[in-house]
Amino acid sequence: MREEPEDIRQAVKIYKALGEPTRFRIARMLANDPPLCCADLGTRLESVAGSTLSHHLKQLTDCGLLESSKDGTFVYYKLNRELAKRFAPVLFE
Amino acid sequence: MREEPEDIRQAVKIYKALGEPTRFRIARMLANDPPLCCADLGTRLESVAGSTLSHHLKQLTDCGLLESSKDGTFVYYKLNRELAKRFAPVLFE
DNA sequence: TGTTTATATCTATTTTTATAGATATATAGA
DNA sequence: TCTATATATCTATAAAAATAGATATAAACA
Repeated sequence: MREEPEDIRQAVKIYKALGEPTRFRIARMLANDPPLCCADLGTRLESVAGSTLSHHLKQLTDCGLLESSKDGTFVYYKLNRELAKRFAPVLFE
Repeated sequence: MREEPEDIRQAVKIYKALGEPTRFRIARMLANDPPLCCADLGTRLESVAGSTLSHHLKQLTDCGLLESSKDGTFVYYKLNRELAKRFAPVLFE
């Protein structure tokens, strides 16, 4: 594939992140709920291994959709609402 | 993967379609330009085989983002602007 | 310090998706 | 009808992504 302009690369990365059921559900949860940690999400999603969850969270964070903050051993994730509104307002419906 | 509600399935399908560079570029072209046929798109995208292009167009159509109409041997594709606005307004920026 | 808990990374494997050549269909026009 | 053109489907292969077990890191707390 040819070299893409930066704006296309970011958009594709965001949409690729949202184009998977578990990740979409995570993003939608965080659009409505307060920040959640990995364990909270694990409980709500059920039957997803921790390593898999971590992998999904990384992708959502790498594209900028999620932001994380540490609190002791916990890492809390929240949605970047500006970005989400611009790229995927349907998350708030 | 567990059974998903219909609204999530559609959203994921749309975002999966947009989460690939060639397909995103097609969608963005059709947000700005008048309806284009497969051959037009092939010219603009260059170095994408016809069969590959057809495969991408099918995915974009299956998720509802594109609509097609036949004119002789040509098939013209246009963007479903309502859906695009709701799911990916960034296509119009 | 040793132990438990939370999360991330490493590694291997399975599954999905992208790609394009070959072939099929369908229409236009000579 | 024969030929050329446009697009789609079939098939196989290559590439990318999802999955989770094992292992590592890092903080809390006894």
